[in-house]
Amino acid sequence: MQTSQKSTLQTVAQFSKLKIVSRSSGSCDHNEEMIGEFELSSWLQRTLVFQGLSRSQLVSIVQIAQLQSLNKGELLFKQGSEATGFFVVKSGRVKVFQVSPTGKEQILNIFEAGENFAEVAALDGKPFPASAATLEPTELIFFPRQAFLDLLHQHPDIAINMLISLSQHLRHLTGVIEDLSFKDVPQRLATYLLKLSRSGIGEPSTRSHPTNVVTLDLTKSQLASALGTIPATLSRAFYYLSSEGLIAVNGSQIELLDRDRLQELSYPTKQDCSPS
Amino acid sequence: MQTSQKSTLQTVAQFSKLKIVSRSSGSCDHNEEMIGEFELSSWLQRTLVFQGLSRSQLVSIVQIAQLQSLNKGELLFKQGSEATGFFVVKSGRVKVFQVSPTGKEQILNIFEAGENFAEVAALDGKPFPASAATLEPTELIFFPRQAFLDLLHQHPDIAINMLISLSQHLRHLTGVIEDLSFKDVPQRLATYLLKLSRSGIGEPSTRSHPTNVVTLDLTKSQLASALGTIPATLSRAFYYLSSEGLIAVNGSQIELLDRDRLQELSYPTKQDCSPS
DNA sequence: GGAACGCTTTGACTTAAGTCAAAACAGTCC
DNA sequence: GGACTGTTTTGACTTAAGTCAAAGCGTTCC
Repeated sequence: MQTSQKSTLQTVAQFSKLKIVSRSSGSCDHNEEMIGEFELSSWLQRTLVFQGLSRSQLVSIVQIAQLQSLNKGELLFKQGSEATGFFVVKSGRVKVFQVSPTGKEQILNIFEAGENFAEVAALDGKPFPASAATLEPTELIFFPRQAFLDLLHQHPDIAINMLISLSQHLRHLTGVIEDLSFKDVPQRLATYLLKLSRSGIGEPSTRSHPTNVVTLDLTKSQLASALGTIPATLSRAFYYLSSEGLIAVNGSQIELLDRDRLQELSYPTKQDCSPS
Repeated sequence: MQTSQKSTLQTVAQFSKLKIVSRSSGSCDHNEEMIGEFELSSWLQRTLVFQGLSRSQLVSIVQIAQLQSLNKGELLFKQGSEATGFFVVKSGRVKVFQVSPTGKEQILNIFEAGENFAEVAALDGKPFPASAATLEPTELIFFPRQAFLDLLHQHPDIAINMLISLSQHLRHLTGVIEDLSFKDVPQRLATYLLKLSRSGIGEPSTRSHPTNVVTLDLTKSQLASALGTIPATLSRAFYYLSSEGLIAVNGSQIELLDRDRLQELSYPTKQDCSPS
């Protein structure tokens, strides 16, 4: 988080010179280059954008892929800066966010392994509409813009996958706007907690009852950013939901005590049906 | 606006049975069918999604295109309803919006002639993430979902154009979120007015100085929806900007008296640069 | 003209949520 | 075990903006 912007930009620049760089220190890596290429194409096959592609297509993709390893809190790019290319998360997590002139942060989306981001800037070449930074140590697969565009033109299958991916992102932003425009902070928090619990985080527990304990995947400050508010207000929202008996908070472990009422809070049933 | 939802849905259903229906009453129309087809393909060539396509590609597009004529205030589709297909605006304007449980409306985007919308639902087949209604008498070119998908697979050029179009929409939503999350209502209004004036509405006037009188392209109620607020609050925002000497309001004619200060209000210069 | 309708403004009030600063808490590191 | 750092909570206060309802305007249409 405190990593200076300058050093991070250098990191990006530095990596974009390299071809394939496996810096992963965890797993077994003998003969880095070759194993890297082979494993990478198998792995790409399971991502959203590159799924369903032929081996030969994957090979040409791997040709232009660049691996980047980043520490926690590193800045990938800044809103307003020139488009560099397109990213796929290999491991770790990345937040895409905007910062207001007064320093308030709004997280637009958080991307996990297998997901991709920054297609918009890669596609139209205009400046990034948001900034991106890692939330934890992260490995990225980076595609420089022009090579990526060539790829798209050569392999229409990728373009189709890309359309689906863009659609998902658009849908997501649509939901963010709905939340910001229609819901107060406790409602947004309730929405978030329910989504989290549905996405199967939290205690594995027995299949019998879907676990009602979720573990926050963000610090509360980050969560505040994601919900379009600030830590102080989020804290009060937690207190409010607790006082109403909807949840029980213990650090980052949240127990959902009353799913029904949370659900109702999160999405009050529409009473009217007439359009504007 | 008051047109009942039921009658509108019937309209859509009714039209989706037809092939090409030119209901345009304005221009000269002898032998509707043939002239319709020919003119349509020339016209499509100038739209965002279908530009740069070959004559033969345009022909296959026209094959599945359906023309719809709608009155002012008709509902095209409702948030949550099943995806039907993809639309291009031939003439008129369409608003895409969400309605909160309490009846508050948030306009996500307004589409004019040559623009397209509802790609997301057409692509992924999930329910519409927002509703759409006409703002004025409007002609639409409609592509049923499956036919549209087939087209995409057959003509990768369209997929590429589509990517660009989706990118634009994503960028736009990004801006909406930025406004909602960071700006107060007067700031959003200032932003809107500046954008309007730059987009060259208002008095044609001499080229020497870019006209400083803009004509609102929406009623003030609609504008309130577009800015994520309500009429009463928007009215006060107009009053505030007037009282500060930034604008002069005369009905839907707004004179921008002090562009510099409007600009500054709209986008306060960032003072910090450090990432979160 | 004037009733009728919809849009816009205004006033008085309420409330959600931001600000700022201090305290509490938690985790890390000698 | 403290000292240190960063995060979270809390308290007191301010402010933007929503609510509700009443007037004010402006069109359209008999």
